[in-house]
Order: sequence, then C-alpha cells, then structure tokens
Amino acid sequence: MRADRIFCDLDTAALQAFETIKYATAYPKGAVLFVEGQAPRGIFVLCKGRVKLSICATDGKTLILKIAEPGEVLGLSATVSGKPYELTAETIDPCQVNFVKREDFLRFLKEHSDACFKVAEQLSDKYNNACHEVRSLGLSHSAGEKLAKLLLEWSSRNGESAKVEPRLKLALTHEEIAQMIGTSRETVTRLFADLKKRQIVQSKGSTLLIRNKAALKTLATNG
Amino acid sequence: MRADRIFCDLDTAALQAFETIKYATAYPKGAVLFVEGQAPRGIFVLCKGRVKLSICATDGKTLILKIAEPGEVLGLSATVSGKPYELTAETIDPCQVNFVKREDFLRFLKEHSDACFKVAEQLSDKYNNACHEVRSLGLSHSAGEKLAKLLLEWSSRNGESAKVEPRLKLALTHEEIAQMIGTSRETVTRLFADLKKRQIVQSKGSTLLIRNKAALKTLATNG
DNA sequence: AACTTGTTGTGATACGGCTCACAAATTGAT
DNA sequence: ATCAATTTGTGAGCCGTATCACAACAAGTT
Repeated sequence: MRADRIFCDLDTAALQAFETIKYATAYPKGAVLFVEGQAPRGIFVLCKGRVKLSICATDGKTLILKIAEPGEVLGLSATVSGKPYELTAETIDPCQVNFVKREDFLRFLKEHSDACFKVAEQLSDKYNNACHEVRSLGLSHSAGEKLAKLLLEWSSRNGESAKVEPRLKLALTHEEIAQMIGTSRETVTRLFADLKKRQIVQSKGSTLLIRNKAALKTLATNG
Repeated sequence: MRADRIFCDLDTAALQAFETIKYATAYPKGAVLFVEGQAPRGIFVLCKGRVKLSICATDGKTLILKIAEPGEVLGLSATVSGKPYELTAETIDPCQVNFVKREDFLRFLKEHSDACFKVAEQLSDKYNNACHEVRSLGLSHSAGEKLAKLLLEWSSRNGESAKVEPRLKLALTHEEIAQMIGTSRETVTRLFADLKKRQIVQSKGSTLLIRNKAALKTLATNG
C-alpha cells in the first residue's frame, strides 16, 4: 500500500505536504500514463502493478527500456526540467499510482529541501541506469550476449539468483524481449532454440529453468 | 573565468559557501579526471577547455558520449548517488576546473536548497541527453544517419546553424567520430567520401562546408 | 469441434557494416 | 628536406542479423 518508498522517510511536515498534493489514481492494464514528446504534466509514483517504459521511432520500431516496478517514480526528470517526457509509460498490469501535478511538485521541492535531495538521488539513479543501457547498446554486444544478460538480470530479481539453477517466469513475448534488447523477434526465437539445444536453459510452459548459469554468464561477458 | 554557470545565480550565501569548498585546478591536455568504475571523489566544474566523456568495453572498444564544454558539471550523478563514476572523463585541451570533494559537496547541497534544486535540474538534463543517446543507439539508425545527425548538431553549435551553408571545424579524427556514432573508422571514411561525391558536403583541410543542408537533414531522419 | 487470433519455430535471402590488408596522403619532428 | 608516425582512402570477403514468407502451435471464442 505505502509503496512510494522514495518519499517515505521524510520528516512529517514534508510527508503531510505530499499527502495533500498527491492524487491517488488507478489505471487498468494497457493504460498510457504519458507519451514521449508530451509536455510534462507531473510525476507518477507507482504503487502497484508494472509499467512498461519505452521509446519509439517514427517507423514504429520500439525499444523497451525497462519494466518499472512499484516504488518507482515516473516522469520525474521531465517534470523537473520542464522538457518533454523522453519516453512513453504504459501499464501492463492494473496499476495504482500517485500522481502529483508539476506545479505542486516543484513547489513541494522548493519548500522541502530533504525531498529535493531525495529527488536528486533518484535522478542520479535513473541517469546511472541510462548509462548502463547506453553501454549495452553502444558497445555492440551481440544479440545473444544481450539476451544472456537479460536472463541473468531477471533471475537475480526473483530472489532466485542464489540458486544453482534459477527458475523464472517469462512474462513477456519474444516480440517484447526483442524490443528490450533491440533485435528482431525471429532472432530471439532462434537464440532461445540455441540455448535449449546447448542445454543452457530448459522451458516448461512459461517457466524458464537456467540449467547452466556459468555458461550463460560466459555468453553475457564474452561476445 | 566565471564559467561555473550552474552555481552562478545562487544567493550570495550559497555562492560564498561554494567558493570556500571549491579547488581551482588546472589540467594539461590528455589528463584523466576520473575513470568509469572509480568510487566518486567529487564533482568537476569545467571552466575552460573541453573534456571527452566516454565508456569503454573490456575489449578496448570505446564509445564517446559527448565532448563537454565549459560550464558543464562532470561526475555529478556519481557524486550524488555514491555509485561509481559511470564513464571516463579525459581532457582534450588544457583545462581549468573547479573541483569539489564529495563530502563538502553533499554538505553544501543539504545546506543550500536552491543549489540542490539546480542540481536536480542539471541531473534531469543529463538524463535527457542519455535518453537521446539511447534512442539514437537503440533504434538502429544506420551509420550514415547518425553521422548526418552529428554533423547537423555540430553545425548548430558554432552559431553557423542559421546559414544556408554552415561551415564547421572537424576537430576530431575519423576514428574518434566513429567512436561517437558507434561504428568503425573505415565506415566513417567511406561515409564522408559518399557525402562528398553526392555534393552534400565539401572539405578544405579540417574545415567542412555543408553544401546541401536539406539533403543532410533527410539523411538524418529517414534511415 | 471448428475458427479466429496471437504466438512461436524455421528456412531462404539480402544487406549493412566489420575486419583485414595495404596504399596514399598528411602531419610533425629533426 | 627527410623520415617517422598518424591519419585517411579503398578493395575484398565475411558474418550477424534483418526481413520475408510460411508452417506449427496455443489459447480463447462461438
């Protein structure tokens, strides 16, 4: 319920102020919170559900940057800088969201310096992630390398990372996975086929079992 | 001299505080301010000269993210978040830099909320740029498209953008340009040859004349 | 059970761009 | 002016992967 972690450990005055300016809202699956290029209306604190963050080229080609989880603040940098949203946010589950209007939020930041500092930290994190994305995209990892990285990252989220043979749910289609690593759907299908043939992974329904984590790590680091 | 623009329009108290914690330093050409992966020592406010910001893969492949100009604050997000520097900063001119130690800077931010807000804005900008980079890398623009974009961006910096046939100095080698758009040196050479053959650009020494801006723009937008 | 719709598996083909290997042209030192 | 070092120009070949075109499933509908 209280998943707006970022603004949680503020002093009570700030917390109260935040309560008065936030709008608790609910969105169905598939709702669009904002679209890249739009003028920033405000921030969205994700409390429940997942949100797909993506950028999209004029020709329809899409790159999924990340699947945001509860606790994340969306639209923060655009709201702070006043520049257009740099990406598109679309719910992929029913979501609960706290929305704060831009003017309210900016006033809130100026009046509560500890919140402002938290925001700076948050923005640093986002920048950090973006840099990782740039690294993975720019230093031309092969598609196979990027898929291996993605699978390892996913397995580390589910608390399954410690296990020798981590298990994970593939909640995304090959098409979406392709959009996450910047390749085509067919390539993803072929890569999975290859991983299975080489006994590195094994799938039962939508569950994927990593049978050879070491091999996957090798793939993730060496071309 | 007073090129640390970001912290310029603060109240006098903050300004004074900043003066006491900054170290004015000078670096020769080729000096390394920080390396990706290092623990953050503090921020570097670039006052004079240019700094090359890059990330580097284990195999030596390098991607130049940007050439920072005076006024830019380097190492900001790492210093705020405490995570390692996410890129490498190396001077390509003799540079004058104001350095502020991490602890001093964090204290400064907590004591001067307007500075903190400025930092949040600055970080938003950086995040924005990173997103653009992601877009240009991820949505697989062809090498030609990216080069066209780069040339247009450069011509718009020199105040030459208004002119019908902007002129610009190519201060970088083909190799470095290749590292900026994530391709190989040979490809850059071939692309330039092609642009010249098609009368879109023309070069005299290290000066490049854009003869057909419209064509270049077409290249930059349509694959 | 028959159909529609969305996903996945797989071949054939084509192309962009990387690599390798030199040659030609600059640039800078002495 | 000469020589070394760097940068640029260009060909040939190769590899990864995008694209196209279907076939094989799966899941839900009526």
